[in-house]
Amino acid sequence: MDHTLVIVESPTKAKTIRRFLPPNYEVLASMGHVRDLPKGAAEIPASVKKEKWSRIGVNTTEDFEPLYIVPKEKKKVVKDLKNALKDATQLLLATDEDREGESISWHLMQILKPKIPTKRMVFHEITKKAINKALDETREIDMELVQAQETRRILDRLFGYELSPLLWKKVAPRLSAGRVQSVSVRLLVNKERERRAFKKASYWGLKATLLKDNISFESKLFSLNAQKISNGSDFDEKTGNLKKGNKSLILNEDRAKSLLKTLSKEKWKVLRVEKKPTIRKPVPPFTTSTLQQEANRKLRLSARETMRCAQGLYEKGFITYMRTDSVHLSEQAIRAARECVNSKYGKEYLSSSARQFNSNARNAQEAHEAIRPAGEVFKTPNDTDLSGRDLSLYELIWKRTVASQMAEAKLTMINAEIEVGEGLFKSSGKSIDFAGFFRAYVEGSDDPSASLEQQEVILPDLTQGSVLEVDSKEATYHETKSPARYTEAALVKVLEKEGIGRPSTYASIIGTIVDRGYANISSNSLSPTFTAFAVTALLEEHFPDLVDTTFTAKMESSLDEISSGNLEWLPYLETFYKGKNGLEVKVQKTEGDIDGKAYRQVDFDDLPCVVRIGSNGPWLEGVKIDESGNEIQAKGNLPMDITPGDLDKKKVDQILSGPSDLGTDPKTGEQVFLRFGPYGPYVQLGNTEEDKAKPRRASLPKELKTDDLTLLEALELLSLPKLLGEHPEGGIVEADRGRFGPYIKWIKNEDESENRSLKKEDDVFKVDLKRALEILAMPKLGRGGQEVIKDFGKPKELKDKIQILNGRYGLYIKCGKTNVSLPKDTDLEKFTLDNALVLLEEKMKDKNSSVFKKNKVISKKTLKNKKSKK
DNA sequence: CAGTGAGCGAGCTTCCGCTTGACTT
Repeated sequence: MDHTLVIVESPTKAKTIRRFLPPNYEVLASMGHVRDLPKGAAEIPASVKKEKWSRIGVNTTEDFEPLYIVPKEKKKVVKDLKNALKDATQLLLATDEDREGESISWHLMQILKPKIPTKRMVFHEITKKAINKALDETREIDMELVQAQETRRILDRLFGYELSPLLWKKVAPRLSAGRVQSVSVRLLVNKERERRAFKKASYWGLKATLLKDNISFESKLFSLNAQKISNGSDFDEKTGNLKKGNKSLILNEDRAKSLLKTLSKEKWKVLRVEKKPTIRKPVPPFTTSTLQQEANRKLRLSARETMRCAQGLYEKGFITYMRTDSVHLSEQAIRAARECVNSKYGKEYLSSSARQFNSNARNAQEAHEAIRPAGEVFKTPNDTDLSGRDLSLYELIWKRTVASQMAEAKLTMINAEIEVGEGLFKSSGKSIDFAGFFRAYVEGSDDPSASLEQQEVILPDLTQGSVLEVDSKEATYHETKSPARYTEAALVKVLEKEGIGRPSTYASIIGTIVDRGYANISSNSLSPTFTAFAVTALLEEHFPDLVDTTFTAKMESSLDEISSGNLEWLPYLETFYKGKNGLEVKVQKTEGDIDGKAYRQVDFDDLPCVVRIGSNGPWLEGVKIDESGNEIQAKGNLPMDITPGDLDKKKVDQILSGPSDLGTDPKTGEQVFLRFGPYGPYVQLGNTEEDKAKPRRASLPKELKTDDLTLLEALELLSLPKLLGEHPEGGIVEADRGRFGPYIKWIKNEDESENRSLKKEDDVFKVDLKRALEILAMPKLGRGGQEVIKDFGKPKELKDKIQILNGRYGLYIKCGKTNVSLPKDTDLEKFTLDNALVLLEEKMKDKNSSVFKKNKVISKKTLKNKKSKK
């Protein structure tokens, strides 16, 4: 019996195409990629763990051979596919027709090793016709395309896994760098730099409300004696002065007000009226990027929320696939959209012919259609049982798709010039002669003042020479605004334009840069942190090419050449990674050359301070003037919500001038201060005064943040050390906090005391004498501070004895200077000396020194040689 | 610019792109 197994990427797609295939076809989903490079230590197979390159997962010494593994969450998928393959007589790989899709098919071949006839099949539309055609036109896997994907994968891995460790060493642990995220962070940082460098300009203008035929309209002063009056766009953002060569006239308050008086004596006469017919065309249907942008602008959804919602709509069959970079509509879709226009708005609202769009984004791979209502007939939003967010998003998609097949809007733009003495006023109006697609959909704008596209601005019928009545007039004050921070939508827009990132990743890019502490989201905008400034400075200085916005575009064109057979992948990767200018050497060189301290700080040209990136977050270091007028060193903690853009001279002084007052201690009546010392923030009870005992002080534990510290918390800290009671054997017992965290102190007498750290589960403020005595009664850990669990003694062939110890990181075997952690699932009961020897031997493989006597070492070496020859 | 009470195996972190459940509460 013939039985064909078809593999696609998504289960929803599997379900859909199943309907168009013969009954003896079985369709399963791969759930995306089934193999990848190991993500971290846990995924690296033990057999290669010892290799230097294994951390990267790419053998950089052997032609960049990738190390592929099946990630844990894909094990079941692979098993199911293998099982299904057993009953099949034919395999069809029907993943997407783009670089990643081709690669998925190749990986499936590699891992399933099918013994039956196997073909590659691709389709872009899920219709009976399209699928039949695809079945007739199967082909082989395109290895050049696969090679391009693998090159992309390896390059990204080398980029990320070489640069991130450099940041751990030079800036802070757990930071990350990557082809996409580092450029994104840099975009945010550059915008914030612009905001910092921004100089505000202020100017005045004149505004009048005029009347004719009972229609009032607005008019603004444009020029005076033929000299243009300055407005916002005439100023340079960096200087706050007029742009170079700009000859416009800046009105100040006095001038504006006196001008207003002068003009009130004059006649307001229409000098010229210009009418210009224009048309507006509908925007293309949604891609992932434009959907995220519009949902962010119009529905205030984050990129992630949009995608989660769209995924639901897709799974329920309301829309087509939601991760796409294509604006293409299938014939079926165009027909359905035009039918909607016809029935809902009427024939005259249809565009004269079917409208097809072309992507103008770089790097579009176009494996799917645009995002649109699914099916041959579009369900109108009202005919669905959707509600809330689902309904809003579906409505957005429906309207945008339908509007794309509607007629152009026809408008008339009217510009009127009005002469008033020496002044020239201008008014503009807009009339909509035919609404066309405006009826269904108008794209939102990031600039709220520009979002009135579909609104008319009515002007009365103005004829040259006619005199107008003045209803009111006023002098208006304006100032220029600093450039706005990126919203999620604005960032996604730039990334797409530059070809950085893919539809499946836009939402997670934002997640990554927030997770790594590079940006905060507040009121829908992304503000970069001090860490982002520090990391960007390092990367810009030492790896300028890699954080250039064109890096990805250049990579993409190389990948295109690889997939068309015009470029070889190996030399490409070698140029990137190897040699004098390769990444490997540059990272090593940078690591040796630069002082990390220089990048754990952010300098600001305009501020008398530096911001240092410390383990407790950023803090400020600068100078302040003390009471006697001397400059002294000062430090201050930065509130959590402050970003580089908000830091100005005033704020710096405020932060440095401390001590900040937390309130008054009800017991002593003394003030409690939060201060910043050489070891971090601390609280202090009362003022420092001469001839008086030093005030009581206490460090802030790491988990307490300075900006939301309460008086109560401070007083609790200051209450330490706390007397718990008397020890039965004499002396007293106290609880306190110190360098190593909370501990119990048993003061036996004046010279003698014994201490124990508190256990994790104990609270230093709540611990009582009983518990303290319990902890004190526990034996002090043996020499070396480790608890011996098991002692195997000293085997004959070894120099040292073998022990199992319980340490900070769990159980481990100790033999002389060699230590090996026990695997987590080790059954201690069954663990024998032989097991221990095996583990120790493993550990010794790469080391010169050995627990084994000479002859053993030699035998190890020979074994290793044999292995490397193979 | 505060003040203190030890001593001790490390090993891991990280990239970009494709895709869903699997988990817990």
